[in-house]
Amino acid sequence: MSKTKKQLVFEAAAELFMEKGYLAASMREIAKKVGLEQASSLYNHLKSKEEVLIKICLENAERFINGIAAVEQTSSTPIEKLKALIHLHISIATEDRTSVTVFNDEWRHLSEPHLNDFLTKRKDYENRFKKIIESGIASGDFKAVDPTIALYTILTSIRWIHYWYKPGRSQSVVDLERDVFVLLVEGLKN
Amino acid sequence: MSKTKKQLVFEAAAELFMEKGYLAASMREIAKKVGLEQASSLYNHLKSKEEVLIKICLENAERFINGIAAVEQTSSTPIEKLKALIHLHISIATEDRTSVTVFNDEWRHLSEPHLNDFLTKRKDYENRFKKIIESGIASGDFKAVDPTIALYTILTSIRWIHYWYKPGRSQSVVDLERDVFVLLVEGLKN
DNA sequence: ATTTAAAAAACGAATGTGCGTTCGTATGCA
DNA sequence: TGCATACGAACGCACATTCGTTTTTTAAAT
Repeated sequence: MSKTKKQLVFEAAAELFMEKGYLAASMREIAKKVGLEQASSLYNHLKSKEEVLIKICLENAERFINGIAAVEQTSSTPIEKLKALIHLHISIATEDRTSVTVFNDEWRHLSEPHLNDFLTKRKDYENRFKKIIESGIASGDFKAVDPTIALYTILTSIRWIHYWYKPGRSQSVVDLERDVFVLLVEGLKN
Repeated sequence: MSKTKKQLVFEAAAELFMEKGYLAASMREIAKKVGLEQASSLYNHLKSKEEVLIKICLENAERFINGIAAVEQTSSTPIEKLKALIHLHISIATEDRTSVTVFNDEWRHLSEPHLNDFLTKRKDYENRFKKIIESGIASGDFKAVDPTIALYTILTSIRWIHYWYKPGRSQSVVDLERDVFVLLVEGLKN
């Protein structure tokens, strides 16, 4: 089953959003990228430019929330849970680079009520991530650092991967993950 | 010595660039922010919108390069040098929030030749930072991780601070720095 | 297979808007 | 008087989007 034109259009838009930023990417450029002469032709496949941004941001938010829900339901140690979350971030960042870039950097151009939706979901994710760190501190597995500082340091430190990673190198992802575990988990361990 | 109107204009522009992004911040909004009715009045104080972006990006690049040059000239251990660099990033991020945000996120809207200037300087900084990590690995002070992975993980992990930090809390910066040292340096130590 | 009707997709012109910037003029301070 | 600053109108441009029309594709009927 090959991709529909609609899928192609959405993917081209995501790529251009990643390369130039949401505002700098014009409908005319997106059209050219999928072989259309006129930007107006795009409107047979999408409702608006923002529709694409909304889809990317909300789909990725769901992905992260589903991921952390799965982690929460295991009976692993806090260390294992943290590793699973880092793995989640690295997986998503390497499997769907363009979407993650847009999700990370362009959400601020969402209009209401989508912006509020997005920020609520992200806050929820952060809170649940922080709870896992706090449980590790409480159990003595982790050092007694400020959980918020640990949370954002870890979350942010993974945000360079989608920028650095080039597709088609599955082995290097394993090496990458091993080193990131060393850097981020060993530092936190007691 | 109070601030000149030009300084006020540049600062207001930087703040708006931080809040909304460079492209979304309009000259008309900047004018309003400094009490001018007309955007055209701004042009008595600046040459163009991009002039402000160029100034912010290049000044900050210089700041980081001067900072790492000072660290290189000491005879400290790699561990001490790494701590000094993290301190440098945290200092700049807390002392000049708006500039660092723009420097981090908006440089891509520079036009040539400024974009090339900027990227060259940044690459130089990264290479020198990486050398320090490599020397720590060679001396056995650091674990034998991939230096590039360590570099970007550390560099990126500090990029949430300007977003989180609110001015007027000098004590918390000390605590912040202590916890960031634990997370990033301890993980790398052998 | 060929024809035919409907649906989907592409076109091209046009609309309205907001943008950065220029210019001539007016104001106010030294 | 002269200089820096502010004003307000105007310019040209690129943008997202709309609309009516034409072309292409699809699927059913002959």
